[in-house]
Amino acid sequence: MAKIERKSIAEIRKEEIILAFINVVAEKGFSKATTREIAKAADCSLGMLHHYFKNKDQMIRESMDYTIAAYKIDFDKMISDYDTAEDQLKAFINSLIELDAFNIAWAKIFHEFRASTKIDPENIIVILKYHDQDKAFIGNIIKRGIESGEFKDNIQESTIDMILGSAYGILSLWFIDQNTVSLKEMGKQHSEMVINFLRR
Amino acid sequence: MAKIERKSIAEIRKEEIILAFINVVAEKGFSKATTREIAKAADCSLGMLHHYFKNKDQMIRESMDYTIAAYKIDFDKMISDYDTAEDQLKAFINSLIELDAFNIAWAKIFHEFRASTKIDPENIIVILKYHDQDKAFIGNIIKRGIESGEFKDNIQESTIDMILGSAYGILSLWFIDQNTVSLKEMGKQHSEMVINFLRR
Amino acid sequence: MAKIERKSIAEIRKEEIILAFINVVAEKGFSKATTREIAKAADCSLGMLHHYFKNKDQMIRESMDYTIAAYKIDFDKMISDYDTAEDQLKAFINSLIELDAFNIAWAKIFHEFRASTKIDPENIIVILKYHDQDKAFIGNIIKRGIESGEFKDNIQESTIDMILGSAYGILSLWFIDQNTVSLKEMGKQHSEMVINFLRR
Amino acid sequence: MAKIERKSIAEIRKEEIILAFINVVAEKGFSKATTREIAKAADCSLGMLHHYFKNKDQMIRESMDYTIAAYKIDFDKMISDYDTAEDQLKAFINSLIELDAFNIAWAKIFHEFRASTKIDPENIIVILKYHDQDKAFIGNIIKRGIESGEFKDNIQESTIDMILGSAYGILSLWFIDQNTVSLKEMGKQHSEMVINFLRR
DNA sequence: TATGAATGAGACTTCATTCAT
DNA sequence: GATGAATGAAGTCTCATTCAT
Repeated sequence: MAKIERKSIAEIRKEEIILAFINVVAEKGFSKATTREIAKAADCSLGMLHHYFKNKDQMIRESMDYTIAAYKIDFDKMISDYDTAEDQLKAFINSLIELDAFNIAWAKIFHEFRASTKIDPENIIVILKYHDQDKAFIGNIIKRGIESGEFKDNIQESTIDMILGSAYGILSLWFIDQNTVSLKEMGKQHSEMVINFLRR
Repeated sequence: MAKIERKSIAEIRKEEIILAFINVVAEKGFSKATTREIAKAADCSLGMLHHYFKNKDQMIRESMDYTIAAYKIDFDKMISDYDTAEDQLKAFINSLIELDAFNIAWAKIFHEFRASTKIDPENIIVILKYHDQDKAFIGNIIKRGIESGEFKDNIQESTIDMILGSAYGILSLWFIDQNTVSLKEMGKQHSEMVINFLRR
Repeated sequence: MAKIERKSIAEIRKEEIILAFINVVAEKGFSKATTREIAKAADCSLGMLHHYFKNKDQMIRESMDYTIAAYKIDFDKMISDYDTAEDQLKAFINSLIELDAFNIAWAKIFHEFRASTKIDPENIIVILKYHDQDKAFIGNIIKRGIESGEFKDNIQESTIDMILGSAYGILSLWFIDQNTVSLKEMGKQHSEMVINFLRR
Repeated sequence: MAKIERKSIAEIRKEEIILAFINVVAEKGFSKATTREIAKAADCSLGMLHHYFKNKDQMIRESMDYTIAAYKIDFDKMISDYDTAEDQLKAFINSLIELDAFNIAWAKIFHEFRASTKIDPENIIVILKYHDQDKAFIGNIIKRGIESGEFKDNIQESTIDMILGSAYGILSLWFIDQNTVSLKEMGKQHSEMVINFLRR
């Protein structure tokens, strides 16, 4: 979607609706993201929604796809600022955790979505695609770290899953309990712990 | 669960309904856990549910309380089998991860519940109570570990949050992607990583 | 019911339930007078209610009958204190209006009942019986007033209806708007107005 | 009712539903005025009702407001036909009482509504607004009567309440007992009684 | 293309009534 | 006689989806 330079009106409309959906989910949560609310946020009619999306599930899926695509770019850009695998990994984990306004929306939508109780097989595929992207990212950093000698060389595939899951988890914990828990502190320690674990 | 020796019929019925609710949530997810479905699972009428529970929210909360109470016992029992803080912590993390049939239902209901977007302030209190229980548990183990000299003595409060969050996270990851990801492997590495981080 | 000196247990139970019903209606209004609430107020089981009363409607009817019978006595007693028709009529209207704690319950139950939206033909019969009692009462006073020369002699049957209706009305007005409206003042003026109208 | 020249479809539909509600209440009483029944009377779906009204209570309130607004016009028109305060007051009381088919629905809905035990504070406000309108109306007539010398000059505020309450009351009596009681006769005598009371 | 009125399935909840114990 | 667990019909309300305009 983001690859095509010249967008048709239809694509623009779809994008508007998708952004509206993301905003509603981020602000009010998944359960409040009714078609009415989304249409209102997108400043369009209910009929428009169904004109561009077969049904709500399809809209959800495309919203996920859109978000994944949008973030792929950011990640790649981010990595270029750091030299060592250690710093790159830290930066990645921090990117999950040092949330600015936009990141919060992004993180929350994934949190809500992953947690969504309406997950049907089709939707799960999209989530897994997102996971795969993050895994590939971590995987690449680790690979480079092994090659450069920063990390130990017996790191398993499942370690990536573990790192990713644990990072998601501290984020989820914070979403539920923002009063007691410090995301920044947790993030800092998590990075340290992970690096500690990977280092030779 | 086994606290009260002689249970009244009302208590038995409530327990039946709670177990039915837990099973429905575990099997079909939160959004499918309609009152109708729960009544069906509990093999009773719709009216019955409201005979024992003021409304669905109260039923949810009591189900959470029930589960929390049930697991408190298991945790306490579990700890007594191990001597070192390290082993105790490993055992605790494993208890989150080496899921048997009952544990899966338990873990999933918490996962779904934590994730539920319909969470109202009352419900969050219940979740936080559960978090607090887990935090206190980890905190005690760490305290003993520091006292015995197993763990370094500059461990912060937020470390507990981080450990708990990361443990929840790998579980959540597995719930979404049970095919690709090995819970056992992740758990093993997570334990190792955490212990590594705490050790002097 | 009140005529029989020695009451059976069944009659006592019925009376208890009826009084409970009256109290619930008076305190919480007709719509809150559920069978559960009544059983609770009567300190008996739900089953008891239906053991003594075929259904709720029958219970309502018998409660009305009970109240009518109970009040017949009070009215007759009241009249004996006054000599002139004018004073008797004033006293009657005041009895509707100078409400003590018990009268409020009584008045409110009739107000609620007359106003009840569930009026079926059977229930209306009971209300009309109550109206007839009041009409007969007013009629007798007027008759004596005509005979004694206090009142003009061309008073029609419908005048009685009009007096009764207007008295009910100011009571109903007060039930709705107790803050702005003075029942005492209205009652005083109403009496005066009626007497004025009847006097030769 | 005829205030707005060009009505939107939404306004027309709302009006249709309101009229359907009024008719159902008038014909079958408040308790039978279920959303299903109203939808049936308005020849629309259940969902439609909630498309135009947030909930049933709002529908009730708007129906009251509608009726109040509709009648305000009639009252103002009516007054212009009479010169003396006496005739105006008689005309007003008659307007409550000489019921044609439409008036019956109107009067009954007020009777039912005033009587409704489900009255919440919001609803009471609407009723009191209606009462205030009638009180202001009577008050103005009386004021003119005093100024013109027709009425005595020591008439109190509470007299208005009393007149209004008594007028409502004879109407309520008739609603319950339409067979025995003559509304016309009662109304005639009530007017006479009231005028008698106010005259110098 | 665009709208939003309209639908209907299904959610939660209440309550009079029944019936096994 | 007495209980209250259990029922099921009916009520209000929500929401994704459709369709005439």
